[in-house]
This record gives sequence, structure tokens and C-alpha cells, in this order.
Amino acid sequence: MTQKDRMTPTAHFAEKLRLAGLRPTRQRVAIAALLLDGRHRHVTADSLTEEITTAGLHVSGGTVYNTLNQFTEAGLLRRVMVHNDYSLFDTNTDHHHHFYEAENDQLVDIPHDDVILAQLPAAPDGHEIKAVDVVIHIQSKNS
Amino acid sequence: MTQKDRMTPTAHFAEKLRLAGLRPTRQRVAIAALLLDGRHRHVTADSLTEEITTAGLHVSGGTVYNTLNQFTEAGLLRRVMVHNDYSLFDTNTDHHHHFYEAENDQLVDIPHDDVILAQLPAAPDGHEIKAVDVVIHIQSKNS
DNA sequence: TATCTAGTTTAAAATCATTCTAAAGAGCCT
DNA sequence: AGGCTCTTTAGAATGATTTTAAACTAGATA
Repeated sequence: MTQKDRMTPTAHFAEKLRLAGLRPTRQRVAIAALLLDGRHRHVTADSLTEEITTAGLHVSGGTVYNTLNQFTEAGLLRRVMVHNDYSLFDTNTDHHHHFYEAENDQLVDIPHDDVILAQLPAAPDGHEIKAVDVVIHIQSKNS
Repeated sequence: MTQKDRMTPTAHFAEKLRLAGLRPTRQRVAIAALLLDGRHRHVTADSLTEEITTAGLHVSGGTVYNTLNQFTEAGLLRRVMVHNDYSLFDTNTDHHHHFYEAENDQLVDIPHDDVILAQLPAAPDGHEIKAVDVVIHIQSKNS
């Protein structure tokens, strides 16, 4: 039985936040419990607020945005860039890519191994590569 | 001597717009002359407005946005997604990729051949691939 | 356990890129 | 030239996100 198994869910997420350098406040733990449970999905500030409400909780709008940004900064979430309308966050922080269907604003994960980058350019002088994002834009065939 | 060589610059861009299905208004021709002269660069609604002003012209804000969107829709420009702060447009519509340095909000073109995608996943059922965008996020080594 | 302090949360206001609106203007066809 | 539709315009509206200043809390300390 590991340490993790002995912890209450709250203690588990609090610990996760501490490890990420974030003070485990009530709001952050609640959001972590919703977003960092291992399920892979894509959320927006809006959809997260809805989830929080559905869970019978309340977190102010500003805090939802702050938390999403802090989690991303801490590497607990990943921001996905596909349009400029609002921010999208991915609970899957593993290295992987995305299909994006603009028509329905639909984002679908692509397993890491399904894209093979056989050659990459060297980063410009004095720079190093931090991440490589591949977005495959798709559309329904009859359109 | 081709038809193009005989045309005045204005007539040349007007023709280009007509071919793209856009009525060549004074504003659109002026913007085309600035953006579609073959130089490869990245512009924003703001930077374009500045260029227009510098050229001693005036185009209303709404029209700048509309024109940028219409040119993109018509395939004369390409929208680049690297952040959610404001839209970036690339005057290079050839197939190519980008380096992006968030630190200075710096975007650099990568020649098409410098990235080799050896394997791509099949598009989900009923869909086809419209475009593949690769963004390589970089950072200066001492940071 | 009471106290302290820096970090957080809150609701509301502010910001800012972008879009919309209604009226005035301009291509372009006849 | 006349007319019809598409554009442009300035300004208002929108909407996501950030900022504000005051109230609150996690966690350390006594």
C-alpha cells in the first residue's frame, strides 16, 4: 500500500499542488480534483466553471482564470492553440498532438506515436526547442 | 512581355483581388499593395494599421479587420496560431512551419523542407486533412 | 492555540481585441 | 447617368480575460 493509497482524495490533490509549488487552497484543490484525476479532456474557463457549479461549489471567475493559468504554468495542464476565440486547456500533459475540426470547434487527441517527425530544423542560435506542437486541421468530407 | 508587366501596380493588385473573388475597392487595393507584394512577413491588425498610416493613408479599424479576414478566407494570407492575445497573419501562404519564441512574441518561418513528417495518422472517419501546422516553441538558452 | 503575514479569493470594474450597426459611399452593370 | 448591391465608416457593443482593492486563509511562529 503506497502513501497515495492512504491519503484522502483531498490530501492527495493538496500534495500534488504542493509539489507543483502551489499553495493548496480550497479552490485550487477543488479544481485539481476535477481536472487532475487522470481523465484526458479539454476544458475552457467556461466549461470548468460549469463543472464547478454542477459539483455544488462556487469559485469566482477571476480565480478560475488564475488557476487555469497557474496550473498551466506549473505543468499540470497544457494550453492548446487552435483559434483565438478563447483558451483551451488539455488535462493530458503527455507529449501528443491534435486533430482540430474548426467547423464544430472539435479537438481530438492524437497519440504521440501516430506522428513521426523524421527531421526537425535546429533552433536559431542561442535558442533551444521547448516543445513541438502539431495541429492537423480536418474537415468533414462533404463540405 | 506579360499582361502583368503592362499593368500599373494598382491594376495588378485589383486583378489579383478580382481573381480571389473580392471587389477591388480602394481600401482593399491599398492593403493588398502593402501585404501582397511578395515579401514574407507576419502582421497584426495593429501593425498593418500602422503601415497604412505611415503610407499616408487611412482605413477604418473595422475594415482592417474585415480585410484581413477576407484575404485569409480567400487564401491570400494565412492565419498563424501561437497565442490567444491577438491574431497573427502570414503573408507567406506557401506550405511552411514556424518557430515561436513566446518570450519576445517572435515568429520565424521554417522552410517547408526543414520539417519532415514521416508519418501522419489517418483523419477520423468522414473527415479529410485540410492542413498540418507545426509550431516549434523555442526559448533562449539562458532562461 | 492565538497571532501574524504573505499569498489568495472575491465581486466588480477595467481592458482590449474584435465584431456589429446603421448610415453614407463607391464599384459596376445597363 | 441611374440604380442596385456590396463596402466603408465611426462609434457602440461584445466577450474573454485581467486588474483592483478589500476581505480572507494557509501555514508558520510564539
